[in-house]
Amino acid sequence: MFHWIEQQIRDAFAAFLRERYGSDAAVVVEQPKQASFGEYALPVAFSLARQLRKAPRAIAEEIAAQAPAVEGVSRLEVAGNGYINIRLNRGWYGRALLEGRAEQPFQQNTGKVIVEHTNINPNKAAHIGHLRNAVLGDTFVRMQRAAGRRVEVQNYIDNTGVQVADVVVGFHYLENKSPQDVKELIRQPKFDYYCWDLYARVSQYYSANPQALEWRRDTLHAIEHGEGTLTEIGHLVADAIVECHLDTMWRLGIAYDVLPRESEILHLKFWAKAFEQLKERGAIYYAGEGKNKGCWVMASSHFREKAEEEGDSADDAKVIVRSNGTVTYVGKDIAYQLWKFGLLGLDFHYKPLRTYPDGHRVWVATEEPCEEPAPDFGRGSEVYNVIDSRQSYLQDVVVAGLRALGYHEQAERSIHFSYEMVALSPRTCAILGIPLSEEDRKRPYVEVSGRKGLGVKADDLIDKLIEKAKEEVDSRHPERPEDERLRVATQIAIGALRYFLLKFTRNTVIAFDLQEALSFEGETGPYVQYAAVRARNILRKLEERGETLPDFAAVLDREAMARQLGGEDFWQLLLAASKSGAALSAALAAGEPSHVARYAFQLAQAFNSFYHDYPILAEQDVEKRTFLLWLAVYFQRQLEWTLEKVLGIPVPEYM
RNA sequence: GGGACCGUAGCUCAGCCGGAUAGAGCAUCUGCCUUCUAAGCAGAGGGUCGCAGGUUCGAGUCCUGCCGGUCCUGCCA
Repeated sequence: MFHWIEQQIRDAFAAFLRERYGSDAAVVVEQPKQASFGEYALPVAFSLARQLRKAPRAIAEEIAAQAPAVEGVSRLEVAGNGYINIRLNRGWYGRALLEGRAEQPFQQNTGKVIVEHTNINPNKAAHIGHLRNAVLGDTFVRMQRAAGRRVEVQNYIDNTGVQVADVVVGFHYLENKSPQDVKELIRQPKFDYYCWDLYARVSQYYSANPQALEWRRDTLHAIEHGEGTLTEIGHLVADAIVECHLDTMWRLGIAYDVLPRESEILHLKFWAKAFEQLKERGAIYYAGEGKNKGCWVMASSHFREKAEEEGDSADDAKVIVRSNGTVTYVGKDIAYQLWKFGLLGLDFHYKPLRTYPDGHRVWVATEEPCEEPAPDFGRGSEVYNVIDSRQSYLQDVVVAGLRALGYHEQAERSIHFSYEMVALSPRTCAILGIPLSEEDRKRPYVEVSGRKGLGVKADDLIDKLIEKAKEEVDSRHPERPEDERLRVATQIAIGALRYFLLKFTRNTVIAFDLQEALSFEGETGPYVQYAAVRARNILRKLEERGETLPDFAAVLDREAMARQLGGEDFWQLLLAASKSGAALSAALAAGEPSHVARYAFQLAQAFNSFYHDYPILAEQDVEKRTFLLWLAVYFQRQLEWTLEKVLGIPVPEYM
């Protein structure tokens, strides 16, 4: 609602200023620093002062006197040396919210948004860095959907890469295990943990015995060509680990629509098709000499802005096809990106992989068609790749590939949704028994290493959070049944984790601190959940007393609303609660899920303060009590919408 | 060498297109549970927004330079 009026003001003033002063500048609508100044502020007079050679204050007076009327606005005031402050009609506003008018000011966009996230190598358990990726991606998906957009979630599976090969090496060469042995292991719990350790052992073995790298080469070769024992183990491992990852992510409410796989990109000749296009349109060239002799490369001028002025240095070119004829990762990625936009002229076949408990289905890419008709995947109009910022160079090359092929529009709509890594605080390393050097101890954070098997596994962290939450729930509600307490504890753990990973902006390195993550006080998920639970408690208590909710619409007419909202307290509360749409819209524009998380926190703060100051059920005045109840209901709805629908944080039955 | 990002309270971080008195949480200290659950509320202390210039009515925010830190710059993925 707040957002909707802001748009009305912007449009109305833009039209007015164009007509009156011939000014085409976009109208800036701010929120005053001090609430007492009103709800919106326009600094337009300052920018006009120069053009008109008049004092800002005088211009502001002039505009305020002649400005167009906007529904819901009560008056304009000139303040400071030229601000125009705008006040809303409180009775009108409250009534509009009560009637649920214009709650969804979002534009429907017909195109499909593709968001690719998670993308974990299927060779070991997921760790905390992967969680940041998945939670960020999943929340961004929820944000888009909440704004009315159609979204397809992809999780790319690199099942033929080096990382899978290394685990296969471990099973075959180090442990002499047959495919049958591996199958047996897969049936055991925590197969992903087993592989985590095995992978670390293989990496260690390589550094002690470099000649063993030959095993890796052989394994990669075997997997790529698709026959034999090594290949069989590779498929068993990758498929089983993918299932583990899907389980882990589902614990946090994260689901996918389709899993495109590297093996199908190879076997269905996606790369061959892309290679033709790239050669044909001169996007890449064959290096006949120099350090990249014998390779197909992309000139640096395609992906580096300054390269053209400086003159292309052949050394900076990016190798796409190696001199031995094999394609690099980036090359495959270009083919995949083309497919996402429906530009490749090829498609995967699909089969259903699993149905989530909520009935949603995830499909996986296959080489052969299956009987069941699959939904129409790919052909997106906008593509977001949620990938670690360290890979920005490679992402730039992918986009450059599209551009070089002449797909400028799609290149513009290929967005690297980047984020910084999750590192560990030195204190947490100490707790986990990770040895640190003198230097590392002084740093604010230490990077984790999957190769060394160091880091925090996702499932371990979730388990730990549940355990901690369970202790709290047990001590508060010993009378409740065990399974119910466990469910509540799990919801709190999810809230704590998702919020923790979301409260930082994307380009902040998170120095993961166990103690901080396990905290349920202050700016945390449980704090926000608690506010929503408290709101619900009021309504439950009302029911317990045998009362029903009053007829809000009948009691709270515009005059009553105006009376109740006359004081600053209630007005500011209502205002804050009505800004969920504005918060979502700003977060989408900035591509920052953290903005929504912070809004949720502010909302919870406002509600907690309200909850403390005004005992609702004890209120004697009928109109006021009705109003307080309505405000509580409104808050509860806004909190739940923001938490559950947008942030993917469940609201427990009690806390 | 080239590119990207970062530097704001003791610590961890916000700060949207330049705007009015720079904000949270944690930690420290003071109060508040007979009330709709204290995972809470109210309050206090704590700042040269890395440094120096510039742009302008106005700069934490934009530009230039410097200092400090991180990452990327593979025929690894």
